[in-house]
Amino acid sequence: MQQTSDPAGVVDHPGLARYAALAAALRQRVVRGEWLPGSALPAEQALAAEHGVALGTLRRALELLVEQGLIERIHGKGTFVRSGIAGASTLRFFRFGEGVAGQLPASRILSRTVLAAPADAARALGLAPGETALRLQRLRLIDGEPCLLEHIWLPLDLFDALAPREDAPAAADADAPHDWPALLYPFYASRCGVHVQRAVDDIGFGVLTAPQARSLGLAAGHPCAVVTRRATDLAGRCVEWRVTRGDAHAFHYSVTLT
Amino acid sequence: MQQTSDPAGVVDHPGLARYAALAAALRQRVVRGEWLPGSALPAEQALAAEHGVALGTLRRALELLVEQGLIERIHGKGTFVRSGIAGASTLRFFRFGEGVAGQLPASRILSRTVLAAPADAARALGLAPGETALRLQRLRLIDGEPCLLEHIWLPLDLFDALAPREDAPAAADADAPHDWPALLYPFYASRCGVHVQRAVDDIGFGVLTAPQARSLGLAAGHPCAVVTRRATDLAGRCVEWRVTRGDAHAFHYSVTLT
DNA sequence: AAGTGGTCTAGACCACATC
DNA sequence: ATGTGGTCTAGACCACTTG
Repeated sequence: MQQTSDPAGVVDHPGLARYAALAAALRQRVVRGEWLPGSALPAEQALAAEHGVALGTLRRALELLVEQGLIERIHGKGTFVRSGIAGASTLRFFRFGEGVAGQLPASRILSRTVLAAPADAARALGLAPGETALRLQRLRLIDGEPCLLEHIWLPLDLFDALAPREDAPAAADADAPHDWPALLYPFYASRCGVHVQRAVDDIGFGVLTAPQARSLGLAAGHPCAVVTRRATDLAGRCVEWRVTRGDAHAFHYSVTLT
Repeated sequence: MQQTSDPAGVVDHPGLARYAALAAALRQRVVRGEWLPGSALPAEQALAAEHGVALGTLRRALELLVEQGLIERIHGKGTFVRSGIAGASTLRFFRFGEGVAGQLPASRILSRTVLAAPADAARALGLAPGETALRLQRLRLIDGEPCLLEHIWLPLDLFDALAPREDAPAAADADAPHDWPALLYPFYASRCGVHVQRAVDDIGFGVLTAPQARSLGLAAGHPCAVVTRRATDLAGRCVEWRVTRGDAHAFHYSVTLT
Protein backbone atom coordinates (compact mmCIF):
# COMPACT_ATOMS: atom_id res chain seq x y z
CA MET A 1 0.00 0.00 0.00
CA GLN A 2 2.34 2.66 -1.27
CA GLN A 3 2.50 5.55 -3.70
CA THR A 4 2.40 3.08 -6.62
CA SER A 5 -1.18 1.84 -6.69
CA ASP A 6 -4.16 4.10 -7.27
CA PRO A 7 -7.09 2.73 -5.28
CA ALA A 8 -9.78 5.14 -6.37
CA GLY A 9 -10.58 8.73 -7.09
CA VAL A 10 -7.07 9.99 -7.66
CA VAL A 11 -5.68 10.03 -11.16
CA ASP A 12 -2.03 8.99 -11.27
CA HIS A 13 0.14 12.07 -11.67
CA PRO A 14 3.66 11.00 -12.54
CA GLY A 15 6.35 12.57 -10.41
CA LEU A 16 3.78 14.03 -8.04
CA ALA A 17 3.21 12.80 -4.52
CA ARG A 18 -0.28 11.50 -3.90
CA TYR A 19 -1.07 14.30 -1.44
CA ALA A 20 0.00 16.90 -4.01
CA ALA A 21 -2.11 15.32 -6.74
CA LEU A 22 -4.99 15.16 -4.32
CA ALA A 23 -4.60 18.84 -3.45
CA ALA A 24 -4.72 19.71 -7.15
CA ALA A 25 -7.84 17.60 -7.58
CA LEU A 26 -9.54 19.28 -4.63
CA ARG A 27 -8.54 22.70 -5.95
CA GLN A 28 -10.24 21.83 -9.21
CA ARG A 29 -13.42 20.89 -7.39
CA VAL A 30 -13.36 24.26 -5.59
CA VAL A 31 -12.65 26.28 -8.72
CA ARG A 32 -15.43 24.50 -10.61
CA GLY A 33 -17.82 25.72 -7.93
CA GLU A 34 -18.60 22.40 -6.26
CA TRP A 35 -18.20 24.21 -2.92
CA LEU A 36 -18.86 27.95 -2.91
CA PRO A 37 -16.82 30.55 -1.04
CA GLY A 38 -17.79 30.55 2.63
CA SER A 39 -19.29 27.07 2.55
CA ALA A 40 -17.86 23.94 4.14
CA LEU A 41 -16.14 21.01 2.47
CA PRO A 42 -17.08 17.48 3.53
CA ALA A 43 -15.43 16.16 6.68
CA GLU A 44 -11.93 14.67 6.55
CA GLN A 45 -13.20 11.11 6.87
CA ALA A 46 -15.64 11.53 4.01
CA LEU A 47 -13.14 13.21 1.69
CA ALA A 48 -10.49 10.61 2.47
CA ALA A 49 -12.86 7.75 1.77
CA GLU A 50 -14.13 9.44 -1.39
CA HIS A 51 -10.60 9.75 -2.78
CA GLY A 52 -9.42 6.42 -1.46
CA VAL A 53 -6.54 7.69 0.67
CA ALA A 54 -5.62 7.51 4.32
CA LEU A 55 -6.64 10.32 6.63
CA GLY A 56 -3.06 11.53 6.99
CA THR A 57 -2.69 11.91 3.25
CA LEU A 58 -5.94 13.83 2.95
CA ARG A 59 -4.88 16.13 5.77
CA ARG A 60 -1.56 16.75 4.07
CA ALA A 61 -3.39 17.81 0.91
CA LEU A 62 -5.65 20.18 2.84
CA GLU A 63 -2.63 21.72 4.57
CA LEU A 64 -1.25 22.55 1.14
CA LEU A 65 -4.46 24.30 0.16
CA VAL A 66 -4.43 26.24 3.42
CA GLU A 67 -0.88 27.46 2.68
CA GLN A 68 -2.08 28.53 -0.75
CA GLY A 69 -4.88 30.53 0.82
CA LEU A 70 -7.65 28.58 -0.90
CA ILE A 71 -9.33 27.17 2.19
CA GLU A 72 -9.27 27.65 5.94
CA ARG A 73 -9.81 25.15 8.69
CA ILE A 74 -11.52 25.83 12.00
CA HIS A 75 -11.07 23.40 14.84
CA GLY A 76 -14.38 21.81 15.75
CA LYS A 77 -16.33 23.48 12.93
CA GLY A 78 -15.01 22.33 9.60
CA THR A 79 -13.03 23.17 6.48
CA PHE A 80 -14.25 26.17 4.47
CA VAL A 81 -13.59 27.74 1.11
CA ARG A 82 -12.15 31.17 1.88
CA SER A 83 -14.64 33.87 1.02
CA GLY A 84 -12.12 36.62 0.38
CA ILE A 85 -8.93 38.29 1.51
CA ALA A 86 -8.91 40.47 4.60
CA GLY A 87 -6.62 43.20 5.82
CA ALA A 88 -5.65 43.97 2.25
CA SER A 89 -6.13 47.72 2.38
CA THR A 90 -3.44 49.66 0.58
CA LEU A 91 -3.53 51.93 3.61
CA ARG A 92 -1.23 49.44 5.31
CA PHE A 93 1.58 50.87 3.17
CA PHE A 94 1.20 54.31 4.72
CA ARG A 95 1.66 55.94 8.07
CA PHE A 96 -1.06 58.47 8.55
CA GLY A 97 -2.46 59.83 11.77
CA GLU A 98 -4.63 57.01 13.05
CA GLY A 99 -7.32 59.38 14.21
CA VAL A 100 -9.43 57.93 17.01
CA ALA A 101 -8.31 54.42 17.93
CA GLY A 102 -9.86 51.73 15.78
CA GLN A 103 -11.53 54.25 13.53
CA LEU A 104 -11.98 53.17 9.94
CA PRO A 105 -10.84 55.57 7.24
CA ALA A 106 -13.63 57.25 5.37
CA SER A 107 -14.22 56.67 1.67
CA ARG A 108 -15.58 59.07 -0.94
CA ILE A 109 -16.34 58.06 -4.52
CA LEU A 110 -15.32 61.02 -6.70
CA SER A 111 -16.55 59.62 -10.00
CA ARG A 112 -18.12 56.54 -11.57
CA THR A 113 -17.77 56.30 -15.33
CA VAL A 114 -17.89 53.78 -18.14
CA LEU A 115 -15.10 54.52 -20.59
CA ALA A 116 -12.45 52.91 -22.73
CA ALA A 117 -9.83 51.22 -20.58
CA PRO A 118 -6.22 52.34 -21.02
CA ALA A 119 -3.74 49.76 -22.27
CA ASP A 120 -2.50 48.78 -18.79
CA ALA A 121 -5.95 48.19 -17.39
CA ALA A 122 -7.18 46.39 -20.52
CA ARG A 123 -4.22 44.04 -20.51
CA ALA A 124 -4.65 43.22 -16.82
CA LEU A 125 -8.39 42.66 -17.11
CA GLY A 126 -8.16 40.67 -20.32
CA LEU A 127 -10.14 43.21 -22.36
CA ALA A 128 -9.78 43.91 -26.05
CA PRO A 129 -7.96 47.16 -26.89
CA GLY A 130 -10.39 50.05 -26.67
CA GLU A 131 -13.04 48.03 -24.87
CA THR A 132 -14.95 49.89 -22.18
CA ALA A 133 -14.87 49.21 -18.45
CA LEU A 134 -16.20 50.75 -15.26
CA ARG A 135 -13.85 53.25 -13.64
CA LEU A 136 -14.16 54.53 -10.10
CA GLN A 137 -12.16 57.41 -8.68
CA ARG A 138 -12.10 57.19 -4.94
CA LEU A 139 -10.61 59.23 -2.13
CA ARG A 140 -9.78 57.82 1.28
CA LEU A 141 -9.69 60.15 4.24
CA ILE A 142 -8.62 59.99 7.85
CA ASP A 143 -10.14 62.54 10.22
CA GLY A 144 -11.45 64.33 7.16
CA GLU A 145 -7.98 64.68 5.67
CA PRO A 146 -7.52 63.19 2.17
CA CYS A 147 -4.66 60.69 2.16
CA LEU A 148 -5.08 58.22 -0.71
CA LEU A 149 -6.38 58.58 -4.25
CA GLU A 150 -7.52 55.45 -6.05
CA HIS A 151 -8.35 54.70 -9.67
CA ILE A 152 -10.26 51.44 -9.89
CA TRP A 153 -11.04 49.59 -13.13
CA LEU A 154 -13.70 46.88 -13.20
CA PRO A 155 -14.84 44.66 -16.12
CA LEU A 156 -18.46 45.31 -17.05
CA ASP A 157 -19.42 41.67 -17.52
CA LEU A 158 -18.94 41.14 -13.80
CA PHE A 159 -19.75 44.57 -12.39
CA ASP A 160 -22.69 45.72 -14.49
CA ALA A 161 -24.69 46.06 -11.27
CA LEU A 162 -22.37 48.85 -10.15
CA ALA A 163 -22.38 50.82 -13.41
CA PRO A 164 -24.29 54.11 -13.59
CA ARG A 165 -27.71 53.73 -15.21
CA GLU A 166 -28.13 56.01 -18.16
CA ASP A 167 -31.85 56.66 -17.67
CA ALA A 168 -31.59 57.88 -14.10
CA PRO A 169 -30.22 61.25 -13.08
CA ALA A 170 -27.21 60.93 -10.80
CA ALA A 171 -28.82 62.76 -7.92
CA ALA A 172 -31.80 60.39 -7.74
CA ASP A 173 -29.78 57.22 -8.30
CA ALA A 174 -30.80 54.54 -5.83
CA ASP A 175 -27.30 53.14 -6.22
CA ALA A 176 -25.74 56.41 -5.24
CA PRO A 177 -22.08 55.54 -4.69
CA HIS A 178 -21.84 57.85 -1.70
CA ASP A 179 -23.72 55.13 0.16
CA TRP A 180 -21.18 52.46 -0.72
CA PRO A 181 -19.21 51.01 2.19
CA ALA A 182 -15.56 51.76 2.80
CA LEU A 183 -14.58 48.14 2.26
CA LEU A 184 -15.16 47.32 -1.39
CA TYR A 185 -14.35 43.59 -1.51
CA PRO A 186 -17.22 42.44 0.70
CA PHE A 187 -19.38 44.81 -1.36
CA TYR A 188 -18.22 43.17 -4.60
CA ALA A 189 -19.18 39.81 -3.10
CA SER A 190 -22.68 40.77 -1.92
CA ARG A 191 -23.60 42.93 -4.92
CA CYS A 192 -21.93 41.11 -7.80
CA GLY A 193 -20.97 37.68 -6.48
CA VAL A 194 -17.33 38.43 -7.13
CA HIS A 195 -14.96 37.04 -4.48
CA VAL A 196 -11.45 38.49 -4.47
CA GLN A 197 -9.20 35.68 -3.41
CA ARG A 198 -5.73 36.98 -4.21
CA ALA A 199 -4.07 40.33 -4.87
CA VAL A 200 -0.63 41.36 -6.10
CA ASP A 201 0.51 44.84 -5.13
CA ASP A 202 3.32 46.44 -7.13
CA ILE A 203 4.96 49.36 -5.39
CA GLY A 204 6.66 52.16 -7.25
CA PHE A 205 7.37 55.84 -7.01
CA GLY A 206 6.22 58.86 -9.01
CA VAL A 207 5.01 62.43 -8.83
CA LEU A 208 1.46 63.79 -8.69
CA THR A 209 -0.19 65.37 -11.68
CA ALA A 210 -2.01 68.63 -11.08
CA PRO A 211 -5.51 67.04 -10.81
CA GLN A 212 -4.23 64.26 -8.54
CA ALA A 213 -2.51 66.80 -6.32
CA ARG A 214 -5.72 68.83 -6.06
CA SER A 215 -7.65 65.80 -4.77
CA LEU A 216 -5.03 65.08 -2.15
CA GLY A 217 -4.46 68.66 -1.09
CA LEU A 218 -0.82 68.58 -2.15
CA ALA A 219 1.23 70.49 -4.69
CA ALA A 220 1.54 69.35 -8.30
CA GLY A 221 4.79 67.45 -8.76
CA HIS A 222 4.76 66.27 -5.16
CA PRO A 223 6.46 62.85 -4.78
CA CYS A 224 4.05 59.96 -4.29
CA ALA A 225 4.10 56.23 -3.77
CA VAL A 226 2.18 54.35 -6.45
CA VAL A 227 0.63 50.99 -5.59
CA THR A 228 -0.69 49.04 -8.58
CA ARG A 229 -2.90 46.11 -7.70
CA ARG A 230 -4.16 43.13 -9.68
CA ALA A 231 -6.94 41.37 -7.76
CA THR A 232 -8.03 37.91 -8.89
CA ASP A 233 -10.81 35.48 -8.05
CA LEU A 234 -10.76 31.77 -7.27
CA ALA A 235 -10.25 30.78 -10.88
CA GLY A 236 -7.31 33.17 -11.27
CA ARG A 237 -9.19 35.69 -13.38
CA CYS A 238 -8.23 39.33 -12.78
CA VAL A 239 -11.41 41.05 -11.57
CA GLU A 240 -10.03 44.43 -10.50
CA TRP A 241 -7.15 46.65 -11.53
CA ARG A 242 -6.40 49.49 -9.16
CA VAL A 243 -3.84 52.27 -8.88
CA THR A 244 -3.43 53.97 -5.50
CA ARG A 245 -1.40 57.11 -4.88
CA GLY A 246 -0.35 58.66 -1.58
CA ASP A 247 2.24 61.04 -0.19
CA ALA A 248 5.66 59.39 -0.57
CA HIS A 249 6.79 60.73 2.79
CA ALA A 250 3.98 58.82 4.54
CA PHE A 251 4.98 55.57 2.87
CA HIS A 252 6.53 52.79 4.90
CA TYR A 253 6.72 49.04 4.57
CA SER A 254 8.55 46.29 6.38
CA VAL A 255 9.87 43.04 4.91
CA THR A 256 11.37 40.17 6.90
CA LEU A 257 13.92 37.81 5.41
CA THR A 258 14.94 34.46 6.82
CA MET B 1 0.32 6.86 24.61
CA GLN B 2 -0.93 10.38 24.21
CA GLN B 3 0.04 13.99 24.82
CA THR B 4 -0.37 13.45 28.57
CA SER B 5 2.67 11.42 29.56
CA ASP B 6 6.24 12.67 29.15
CA PRO B 7 8.49 9.70 28.47
CA ALA B 8 11.84 11.42 28.41
CA GLY B 9 13.75 14.42 27.21
CA VAL B 10 10.82 16.77 26.72
CA VAL B 11 9.82 19.00 29.59
CA ASP B 12 6.07 19.32 29.91
CA HIS B 13 4.97 22.67 28.49
CA PRO B 14 1.38 23.36 29.49
CA GLY B 15 -0.88 24.33 26.61
CA LEU B 16 1.78 23.51 24.05
CA ALA B 17 1.62 20.54 21.73
CA ARG B 18 4.48 18.10 22.18
CA TYR B 19 5.86 18.84 18.72
CA ALA B 20 5.88 22.57 19.47
CA ALA B 21 7.64 22.08 22.79
CA LEU B 22 10.12 19.80 21.05
CA ALA B 23 10.78 22.42 18.39
CA ALA B 24 11.49 24.99 21.10
CA ALA B 25 13.85 22.58 22.82
CA LEU B 26 15.71 21.87 19.58
CA ARG B 27 15.94 25.60 18.86
CA GLN B 28 17.57 26.05 22.24
CA ARG B 29 20.14 23.38 21.43
CA VAL B 30 20.94 25.17 18.16
CA VAL B 31 21.17 28.62 19.73
CA ARG B 32 23.42 27.30 22.49
CA GLY B 33 25.83 26.18 19.80
CA GLU B 34 25.40 22.43 20.14
CA TRP B 35 25.29 22.25 16.34
CA LEU B 36 27.05 25.03 14.44
CA PRO B 37 25.74 26.80 11.32
CA GLY B 38 26.36 24.61 8.30
CA SER B 39 26.71 21.40 10.29
CA ALA B 40 24.27 18.52 10.42
CA LEU B 41 21.87 17.56 13.20
CA PRO B 42 21.58 13.90 14.19
CA ALA B 43 19.34 11.72 12.04
CA GLU B 44 15.59 11.67 12.64
CA GLN B 45 15.66 8.26 14.31
CA ALA B 46 18.37 9.32 16.73
CA LEU B 47 16.70 12.63 17.63
CA ALA B 48 13.32 10.98 18.07
CA ALA B 49 14.77 8.32 20.37
CA GLU B 50 16.75 10.91 22.29
CA HIS B 51 13.64 12.96 23.02
CA GLY B 52 11.38 9.97 23.51
CA VAL B 53 8.85 10.78 20.78
CA ALA B 54 7.58 9.05 17.68
CA LEU B 55 9.20 9.80 14.35
CA GLY B 56 6.17 11.67 13.11
CA THR B 57 6.24 14.02 16.07
CA LEU B 58 9.94 14.71 15.63
CA ARG B 59 9.40 15.41 11.93
CA ARG B 60 6.59 17.83 12.77
CA ALA B 61 8.94 19.73 15.09
CA LEU B 62 11.64 19.92 12.41
CA GLU B 63 9.10 21.20 9.89
CA LEU B 64 8.34 24.06 12.26
CA LEU B 65 12.00 24.98 12.48
CA VAL B 66 12.27 24.86 8.69
CA GLU B 67 9.36 27.29 8.39
CA GLN B 68 11.11 29.56 10.86
CA GLY B 69 14.26 29.50 8.74
CA LEU B 70 16.43 27.97 11.45
CA ILE B 71 17.32 24.72 9.69
CA GLU B 72 17.09 23.20 6.24
CA ARG B 73 16.58 19.63 5.22
CA ILE B 74 18.13 17.95 2.19
CA HIS B 75 16.68 14.69 0.98
CA GLY B 76 19.26 11.93 1.30
CA LYS B 77 21.87 14.12 3.02
CA GLY B 78 20.59 15.32 6.35
CA THR B 79 19.23 18.20 8.41
CA PHE B 80 21.49 21.25 8.69
CA VAL B 81 21.63 24.46 10.68
CA ARG B 82 21.23 27.23 8.11
CA SER B 83 24.50 29.07 7.67
CA GLY B 84 22.97 32.37 6.61
CA ILE B 85 20.36 34.11 4.49
CA ALA B 86 20.76 34.26 0.74
CA GLY B 87 19.29 36.52 -1.91
CA ALA B 88 18.93 39.29 0.64
CA SER B 89 20.54 42.05 -1.39
CA THR B 90 18.77 45.37 -1.07
CA LEU B 91 19.27 45.59 -4.82
CA ARG B 92 16.17 43.44 -5.16
CA PHE B 93 14.16 46.57 -4.34
CA PHE B 94 15.44 48.38 -7.39
CA ARG B 95 15.19 48.10 -11.14
CA PHE B 96 18.52 49.01 -12.61
CA GLY B 97 19.97 48.00 -15.96
CA GLU B 98 21.04 44.41 -15.37
CA GLY B 99 24.25 44.85 -17.32
CA VAL B 100 25.50 41.58 -18.80
CA ALA B 101 23.23 38.70 -17.85
CA GLY B 102 24.04 37.18 -14.48
CA GLN B 103 26.65 39.82 -13.76
CA LEU B 104 27.07 40.68 -10.11
CA PRO B 105 27.00 44.35 -9.16
CA ALA B 106 30.36 45.80 -8.20
CA SER B 107 31.06 47.05 -4.70
CA ARG B 108 33.32 49.89 -3.59
CA ILE B 109 34.07 50.71 0.04
CA LEU B 110 34.20 54.50 0.28
CA SER B 111 35.22 54.72 3.92
CA ARG B 112 35.92 52.58 6.97
CA THR B 113 35.86 54.43 10.27
CA VAL B 114 35.45 53.82 13.97
CA LEU B 115 33.26 56.53 15.44
CA ALA B 116 30.45 57.19 17.85
CA ALA B 117 27.24 55.56 16.68
CA PRO B 118 24.21 57.80 16.16
CA ALA B 119 21.19 57.15 18.34
CA ASP B 120 19.38 54.96 15.77
CA ALA B 121 22.36 52.69 15.21
CA ALA B 122 23.24 52.49 18.89
CA ARG B 123 19.71 51.52 19.85
CA ALA B 124 19.53 48.84 17.17
CA LEU B 125 22.93 47.37 18.03
CA GLY B 126 22.38 47.54 21.77
CA LEU B 127 25.23 49.99 22.37
CA ALA B 128 25.45 52.56 25.10
CA PRO B 129 24.80 56.16 24.00
CA GLY B 130 27.98 57.60 22.53
CA GLU B 131 29.69 54.21 22.27
CA THR B 132 31.81 53.73 19.16
CA ALA B 133 31.20 51.28 16.33
CA LEU B 134 32.62 50.45 12.93
CA ARG B 135 31.04 52.33 10.08
CA LEU B 136 31.40 51.42 6.43
CA GLN B 137 30.28 53.62 3.57
CA ARG B 138 29.81 51.55 0.49
CA LEU B 139 28.78 52.17 -3.09
CA ARG B 140 27.24 49.56 -5.33
CA LEU B 141 27.62 49.92 -9.07
CA ILE B 142 26.21 48.24 -12.16
CA ASP B 143 28.20 48.57 -15.37
CA GLY B 144 30.30 51.16 -13.58
CA GLU B 145 27.25 53.31 -12.77
CA PRO B 146 26.68 54.08 -9.08
CA CYS B 147 23.21 52.97 -8.02
CA LEU B 148 23.10 52.36 -4.27
CA LEU B 149 24.77 54.07 -1.33
CA GLU B 150 25.03 52.14 1.93
CA HIS B 151 25.90 53.18 5.47
CA ILE B 152 26.74 50.09 7.51
CA TRP B 153 27.20 50.04 11.29
CA LEU B 154 28.89 47.07 12.99
CA PRO B 155 29.56 46.46 16.72
CA LEU B 156 33.28 46.33 17.47
CA ASP B 157 33.10 43.37 19.86
CA LEU B 158 32.14 41.17 16.92
CA PHE B 159 33.83 42.93 14.00
CA ASP B 160 37.17 44.02 15.46
CA ALA B 161 38.88 42.00 12.71
CA LEU B 162 37.43 44.37 10.10
CA ALA B 163 38.36 47.62 11.86
CA PRO B 164 41.20 49.73 10.46
CA ARG B 165 44.49 49.18 12.28
CA GLU B 166 45.90 52.40 13.65
CA ASP B 167 49.57 51.44 13.19
CA ALA B 168 49.36 50.63 9.49
CA PRO B 169 49.02 53.24 6.75
CA ALA B 170 45.87 52.74 4.74
CA ALA B 171 47.69 52.21 1.46
CA ALA B 172 49.75 49.30 2.79
CA ASP B 173 46.92 47.73 4.72
CA ALA B 174 46.77 44.00 4.16
CA ASP B 175 43.08 44.20 4.93
CA ALA B 176 42.52 46.82 2.29
CA PRO B 177 38.74 46.99 1.96
CA HIS B 178 38.93 47.38 -1.81
CA ASP B 179 39.70 43.64 -1.84
CA TRP B 180 36.57 42.77 0.09
CA PRO B 181 33.98 40.71 -1.78
CA ALA B 182 30.69 42.13 -3.02
CA LEU B 183 28.70 39.83 -0.77
CA LEU B 184 29.32 40.89 2.83
CA TYR B 185 27.41 38.24 4.77
CA PRO B 186 29.59 35.27 3.74
CA PHE B 187 32.55 37.55 4.46
CA TYR B 188 31.24 38.27 7.96
CA ALA B 189 30.99 34.52 8.51
CA SER B 190 34.47 33.61 7.30
CA ARG B 191 36.28 36.58 8.83
CA CYS B 192 34.40 37.14 12.06
CA GLY B 193 32.35 34.01 12.64
CA VAL B 194 29.16 36.08 12.48
CA HIS B 195 26.25 34.35 10.76
CA VAL B 196 23.39 36.58 9.67
CA GLN B 197 20.28 34.49 10.03
CA ARG B 198 17.48 37.03 9.76
CA ALA B 199 16.98 40.54 8.44
CA VAL B 200 14.16 43.07 8.64
CA ASP B 201 14.07 45.73 5.92
CA ASP B 202 12.07 48.91 6.53
CA ILE B 203 11.24 50.85 3.38
CA GLY B 204 10.58 54.55 3.17
CA PHE B 205 11.15 57.54 0.90
CA GLY B 206 13.30 60.61 1.41
CA VAL B 207 15.58 63.01 -0.41
CA LEU B 208 19.35 62.93 -0.91
CA THR B 209 21.69 65.23 0.97
CA ALA B 210 24.36 66.94 -1.07
CA PRO B 211 27.15 64.46 -0.16
CA GLN B 212 24.88 61.48 -0.76
CA ALA B 213 23.84 62.89 -4.12
CA ARG B 214 27.48 63.38 -5.13
CA SER B 215 28.25 59.71 -4.50
CA LEU B 216 25.31 58.59 -6.59
CA GLY B 217 25.77 61.08 -9.38
CA LEU B 218 22.41 62.70 -8.76
CA ALA B 219 21.27 66.18 -7.74
CA ALA B 220 20.95 67.21 -4.11
CA GLY B 221 17.33 66.95 -3.01
CA HIS B 222 16.64 64.16 -5.49
CA PRO B 223 13.98 61.74 -4.18
CA CYS B 224 15.36 58.44 -2.92
CA ALA B 225 14.13 55.19 -1.48
CA VAL B 226 15.57 54.48 1.98
CA VAL B 227 15.91 50.87 3.13
CA THR B 228 16.81 50.47 6.80
CA ARG B 229 17.93 46.98 7.77
CA ARG B 230 18.36 45.24 11.11
CA ALA B 231 20.28 41.98 10.62
CA THR B 232 20.34 39.45 13.45
CA ASP B 233 22.16 36.22 14.24
CA LEU B 234 20.92 32.85 15.50
CA ALA B 235 20.45 34.10 19.04
CA GLY B 236 18.45 37.11 17.88
CA ARG B 237 21.20 39.64 18.53
CA CYS B 238 21.35 42.53 16.06
CA VAL B 239 24.77 42.30 14.41
CA GLU B 240 24.40 44.87 11.63
CA TRP B 241 22.46 48.06 11.11
CA ARG B 242 22.40 49.34 7.55
CA VAL B 243 20.80 52.21 5.66
CA THR B 244 20.65 51.93 1.87
CA ARG B 245 19.66 54.76 -0.47
CA GLY B 246 18.88 54.63 -4.18
CA ASP B 247 17.03 56.63 -6.81
CA ALA B 248 13.32 56.56 -5.93
CA HIS B 249 12.37 56.26 -9.59
CA ALA B 250 14.24 52.95 -9.80
CA PHE B 251 12.41 51.54 -6.78
CA HIS B 252 9.91 48.74 -7.20
CA TYR B 253 8.63 45.95 -5.03
CA SER B 254 5.89 43.38 -5.31
CA VAL B 255 3.76 41.94 -2.50
CA THR B 256 1.29 39.10 -2.85
CA LEU B 257 -1.74 38.77 -0.59
CA THR B 258 -3.86 35.68 -0.13
C1' DA C 1 25.11 -1.25 0.47
C1' DA C 2 24.08 1.88 3.94
C1' DG C 3 22.31 6.13 5.61
C1' DT C 4 19.37 10.00 5.08
C1' DG C 5 14.90 12.31 4.61
C1' DG C 6 9.95 11.78 2.17
C1' DT C 7 5.51 9.41 1.70
C1' DC C 8 1.69 6.59 3.15
C1' DT C 9 -1.06 3.89 6.17
C1' DA C 10 -4.23 2.56 10.20
C1' DG C 11 -5.81 3.47 14.34
C1' DA C 12 -6.22 5.74 18.90
C1' DC C 13 -7.24 9.57 21.63
C1' DC C 14 -7.67 14.79 22.58
C1' DA C 15 -9.79 19.41 22.10
C1' DC C 16 -13.17 22.47 20.27
C1' DA C 17 -17.98 23.72 18.65
C1' DT C 18 -22.77 22.82 18.48
C1' DC C 19 -27.14 21.10 19.66
C1' DA D 1 -23.92 13.41 22.83
C1' DT D 2 -22.20 14.08 18.37
C1' DG D 3 -19.35 15.82 14.76
C1' DT D 4 -15.42 18.42 13.54
C1' DG D 5 -10.43 19.09 13.15
C1' DG D 6 -5.69 18.40 15.91
C1' DT D 7 -2.16 15.36 17.95
C1' DC D 8 0.45 11.19 18.52
C1' DT D 9 1.95 6.63 17.57
C1' DA D 10 4.18 2.52 15.10
C1' DG D 11 5.60 0.65 11.22
C1' DA D 12 6.32 -0.02 6.19
C1' DC D 13 8.21 1.31 1.97
C1' DC D 14 10.14 4.88 -1.47
C1' DA D 15 13.66 8.18 -3.20
C1' DC D 16 17.92 10.53 -2.92
C1' DT D 17 23.06 10.70 -1.70
C1' DT D 18 27.38 8.80 -0.66
C1' DG D 19 31.04 5.51 -0.57
